[in-house]
Amino acid sequence: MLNSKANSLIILDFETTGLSPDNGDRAIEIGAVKLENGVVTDRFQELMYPGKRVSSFIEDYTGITNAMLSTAAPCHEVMARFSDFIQGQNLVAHNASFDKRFLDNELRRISSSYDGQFACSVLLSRRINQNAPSHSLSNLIRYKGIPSTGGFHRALFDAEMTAKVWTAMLDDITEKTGLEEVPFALIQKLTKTTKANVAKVLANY
DNA sequence: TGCCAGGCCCTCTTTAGGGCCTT
Repeated sequence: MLNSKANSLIILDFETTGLSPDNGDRAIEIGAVKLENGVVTDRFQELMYPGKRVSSFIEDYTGITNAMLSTAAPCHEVMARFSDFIQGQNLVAHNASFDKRFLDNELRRISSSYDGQFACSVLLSRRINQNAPSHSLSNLIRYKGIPSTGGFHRALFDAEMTAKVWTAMLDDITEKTGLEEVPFALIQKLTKTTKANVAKVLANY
């Protein structure tokens, strides 16, 4: 039975060899935090060996080098552990369509799946933070005045930062609706409506 | 050899194009 609350779920982030699993790109790192009633209660972070060398662009972008990956467990081992970690939980990622493609691809390779639904923090931010100049993760952290020390583009760090942006948006929704608990279904509804309709959705929920 | 993502969202739109967001 999935938890129906938007503050009790898994927030995840992949680092990968590139942008498209359809073009042969693979995951090289997974990071995730488990949120329970708005509090991080568990974490998951592992590098994984994708079976090929990563480009110098990816080494520079993520700080994850071929030397680091050469001693990492293969994708199928790490993803089997991660599959266990996410069972029975709804999922959030920043630009979820990207992470969902890689999650689906890696789990399909090990004949595994998951039972949660995905929500996207970029889509929610476009509705909730309509005045934000940008909805990239680093810009939202700055826009919300959230302290951050450390480097973006590592999986666990980005998952932790996404969790902070996520809970800040839930706080905004709580303030606007008076709801004590924001339902996951309301998030899904918000991300599917137009920006102009957000106030009406919040008022009528 | 040459090519190379995909979904969302806005607008000078819908018989389309381009920017954003993720690595």
